[in-house]
Amino acid sequence: MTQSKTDPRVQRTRKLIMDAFIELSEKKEFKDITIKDITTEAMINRATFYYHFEDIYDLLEKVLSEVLLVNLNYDFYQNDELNEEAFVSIFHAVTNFQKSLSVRCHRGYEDTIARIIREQLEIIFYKMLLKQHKAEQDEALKITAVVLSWGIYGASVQWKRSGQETSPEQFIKLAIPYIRTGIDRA
Amino acid sequence: MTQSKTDPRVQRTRKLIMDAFIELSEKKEFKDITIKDITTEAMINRATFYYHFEDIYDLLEKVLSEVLLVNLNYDFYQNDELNEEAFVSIFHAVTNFQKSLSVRCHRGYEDTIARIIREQLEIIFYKMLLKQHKAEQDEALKITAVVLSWGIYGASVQWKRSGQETSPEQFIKLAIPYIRTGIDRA
DNA sequence: TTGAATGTGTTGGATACACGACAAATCCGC
DNA sequence: GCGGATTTGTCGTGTATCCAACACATTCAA
Repeated sequence: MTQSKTDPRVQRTRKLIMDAFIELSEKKEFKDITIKDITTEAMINRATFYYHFEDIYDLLEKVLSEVLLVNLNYDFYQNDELNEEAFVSIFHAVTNFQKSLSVRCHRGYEDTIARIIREQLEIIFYKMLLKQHKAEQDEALKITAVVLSWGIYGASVQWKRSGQETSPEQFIKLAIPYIRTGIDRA
Repeated sequence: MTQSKTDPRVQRTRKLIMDAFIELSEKKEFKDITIKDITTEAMINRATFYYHFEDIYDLLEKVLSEVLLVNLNYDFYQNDELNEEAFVSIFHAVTNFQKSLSVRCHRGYEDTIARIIREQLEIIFYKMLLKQHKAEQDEALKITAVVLSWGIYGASVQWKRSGQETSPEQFIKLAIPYIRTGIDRA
């Protein structure tokens, strides 16, 4: 909306850095990746890295957010309304994202990843809710977004624990009717 | 050798521009490619283009030179000596280069292409000769390089005219003994 | 022929990036 | 533990790139 388009140089450089990080993640564990590795791979100066990111954890966070958003098909949800179909589809995207992560070893950063997933989900849910309810009850919508984001994330953890024999869609659909009754007015 | 390494920014930008040009060459004819097309495809500002190239003809020239050098396997010849094997191999590289060009339509620029090929060949022949003859007769070596570069180019034109039924190697090898006797001392 | 649209080439000022240097932190063999 | 080597963050300065604006050339439909 009001976002003045960012300098193409920073778009390019951010992409170079993130791609380099993803590339390296497929060869080494996170803890073995140095900033020097990244800047060398990205063909940019080390000082430039610090111009865009605070440190390597900041980079991790932004890369994960972005990858998750791609999985979530951000543009789609931004214009759509929140219903059961969207809810199921988002759950599917989250499980996909987590599967892709386990390939690139990020051992020891499960908490960080969990937080990122929840934060992004919260933003998306909030935007979708806003679109339907016209900000008449802003605080209520925010709380709803929080509840849904934590709930979805919890479900994805449970799905991983379950051994993933059922599909994500079926898995979450099992619960939906009970969630409904669980919050229905008496 | 003495070349102070160039700023990585210019390496990146030159590559972006050249790649964009090659990409566009595969879709349009040269005459239909605008500088705006190139800068858009390369994701750089139009002013930046003029920082690196005089105009689109300058770009054409530099792209062709570079592609030809890759075909010539520059690093290899730079360290090797000039003998019959190298001579044949260079001829092969030139015919290869011309075949790849006819795919990307550069109609109307045959003269430019011819000049570029000759200039690059001249440089390479001269360097190889220098390596063997220690610059004892600089002027003689320069003239030799000119003769060989024009000769090779002429042969490649003749090869194209001939219908290319014989392989480039066989084609040039047919002539080599006669060239030798043609310049043998009486 | 005219005029609107698009492309060319150039300029000045703002900003992102490269580079070298630096102190501090961390790693690692001995 | 110690000491050298590597990595981390930061800074000042020079330079490559961006951007908006400009005059001019070319194209092309009315």
